Amino acid sequence: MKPFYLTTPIYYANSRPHLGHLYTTTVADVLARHMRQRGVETFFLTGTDEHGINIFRAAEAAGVTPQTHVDLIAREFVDAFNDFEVNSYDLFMRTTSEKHQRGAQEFWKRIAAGITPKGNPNVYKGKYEGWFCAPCAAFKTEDERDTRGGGSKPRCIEHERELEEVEEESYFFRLSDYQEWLISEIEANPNRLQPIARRNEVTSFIKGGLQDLSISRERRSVSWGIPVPGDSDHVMYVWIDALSNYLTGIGFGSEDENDFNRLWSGVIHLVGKDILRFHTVYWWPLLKAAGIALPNLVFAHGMWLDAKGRKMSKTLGNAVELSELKSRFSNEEIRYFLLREITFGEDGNFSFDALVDRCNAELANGLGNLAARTVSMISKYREGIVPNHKTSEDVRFVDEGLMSHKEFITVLEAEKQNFNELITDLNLSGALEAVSRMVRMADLMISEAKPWNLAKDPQKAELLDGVLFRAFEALRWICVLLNPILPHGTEHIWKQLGLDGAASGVSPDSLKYAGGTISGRCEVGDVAYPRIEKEKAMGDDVTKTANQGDLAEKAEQEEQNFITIDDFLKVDLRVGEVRIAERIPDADKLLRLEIDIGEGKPRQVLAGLAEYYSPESLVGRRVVVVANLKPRKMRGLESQGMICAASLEGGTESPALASFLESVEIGARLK
RNA sequence: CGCGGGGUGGAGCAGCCAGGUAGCUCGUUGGGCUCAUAACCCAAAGGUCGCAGGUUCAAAUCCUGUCCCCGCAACCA
Repeated sequence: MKPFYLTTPIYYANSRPHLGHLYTTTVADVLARHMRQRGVETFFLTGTDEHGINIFRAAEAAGVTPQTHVDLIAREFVDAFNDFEVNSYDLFMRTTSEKHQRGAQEFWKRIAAGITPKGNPNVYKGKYEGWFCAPCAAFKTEDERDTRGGGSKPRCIEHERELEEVEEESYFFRLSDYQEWLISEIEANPNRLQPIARRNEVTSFIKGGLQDLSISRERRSVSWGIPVPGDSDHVMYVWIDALSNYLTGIGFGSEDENDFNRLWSGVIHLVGKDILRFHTVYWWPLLKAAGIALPNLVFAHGMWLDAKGRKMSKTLGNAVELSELKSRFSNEEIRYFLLREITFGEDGNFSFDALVDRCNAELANGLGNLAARTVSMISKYREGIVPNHKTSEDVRFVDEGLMSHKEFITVLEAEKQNFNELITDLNLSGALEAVSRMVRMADLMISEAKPWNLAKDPQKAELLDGVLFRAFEALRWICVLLNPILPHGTEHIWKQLGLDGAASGVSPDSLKYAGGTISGRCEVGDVAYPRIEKEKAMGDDVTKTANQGDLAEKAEQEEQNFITIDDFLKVDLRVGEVRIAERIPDADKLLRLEIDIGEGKPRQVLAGLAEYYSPESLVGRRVVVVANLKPRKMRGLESQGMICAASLEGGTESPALASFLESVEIGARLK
């Protein structure tokens, strides 16, 4: 049997752990536990990506060495994963580790030694063009460049000065030679890339054409990285450095590659949809170039949005803080919700409200309550001794209008089968649904059989035994299946049922009716999953979760709402008259206006009013213009000001231009 | 025609790739039960599966067109 080698992305050691990290790692943790339970050799890898200019600068800003900085962040990730018990990983990989650096260099060497499908060398030296900031002494990545200010050159967001376009030497990977190969690879083996919607996205991206990939930086501009083999003037850029962790983590490039060879045959990469592209378009060709087999599967999961379906962000204030989550809910509640609430692969909305509802319905009212009533009845009616299942009561079940023995087992078997198949396909919510059906079936079976009545009739003793045993057995199966998701609760119930060993020790594949060993007694104890009191869990801010973000936004705004008169006077508001107004070709919203504000020469102002005002209706109007606004280029034209208009945030009404009832002079200042 | 995702009972979602009784959780109404965590069970109300065409014996599902919403990218100053 193939081993199961599961990876999460290595998390960039530049931000603190958040819900997204927790989510991916939770999913991986559950899958790893599940496969181990099934007796499959399993290796679960997670870790941190610790090189690069961003980290170097963050360390600088914090006044520590890069190594100290990444040690700290890596610690935070490890701690967070321990806190939430998503820590069944076999290795926490760090790209600054000696093992990784050596392996990454080996990976580089193998790539550099090979040729592309078109017969060219994989790697060549060329020129990398980037935007360089002299004060930073560094190239700026895309999100560090401010392109809004107009002008042909982007600006450094830190220094607010224009960046220089600078060339430096760089090694390139001849990715362009891999385009056809990659397409045919995906078409030949579509299941390697999931879900389907994401696959289409990636395919269309590839068909748009692939550029060669810059895979190094000069050491003098970025020193915090792994040296390029044989050229100490260069360090590896993120692609080879970070992605190769999946190889080096299991021994690639070490003296003994046996582990690597065995485990790699069963590799599955779990990634967020935002980085799927890197894990196919870059990663697969790199593997091919180094002569390494492609992964069995790259699966892209979706993102958690807030209760209203908006992206979580710090600025919106709607991000879920891990500390807050931790303080309100148990780890198992969180695990269950993360896996159950959304179809794996899709985006989903996160709210405490939904979390409470989901856990109450399925953990407390469902599983927990089933366990409580079953254990209670066996204690009460049979002194805690689990009845013998080997009764010949089958006929009587049917007589009582209950499903036959065989039918009952068939249903259990079918749902177990469903569960195993669905979880293997990474359909986690589907798998949990199957278990929910088992719980419901057991509840229904009990309700129909009415054991509390049977208990009153000595003639029905055998029937009662049968009913109790069915409930017991259904629970035993459920505990085994759910163990990877609920490692504590299922063992807790296991003990209450008086079962031997541990639920984690029973493979879902080997479940047989009446296959458990019982040594103890059924004993009523603490409830496995108490109901969550909504008010309690949410504290004072039940409403906060309902409008998560909005309140935070409001509070923040109110706090910072005051400006001084000096602040206000910085804004130069002038009365102007529109001289010329015209549409801009190909622009839906933008109008080009020329406005006279008494400076002799009218200002060119671009305004997004085309949807609301016809150009003609604006000519001759007196409007209020912000005269000292930093000019900005839009559609190639410079906007030298802004027109004031009133509109409701998110409203559909057209904005109303500020104007005057009295007549005013052009150029008059507002204050 | 910038790229992508999505529109399914009051809310949130599954089903769509491999057409065939529209499913789940929550909520609402009524009933039952008492072993159990105000639990569980039953019943009911509530859906033109965004809209319009097409293919088919049969379409939520496949095809075409169209409208709307959400990301990204922008022309939001």
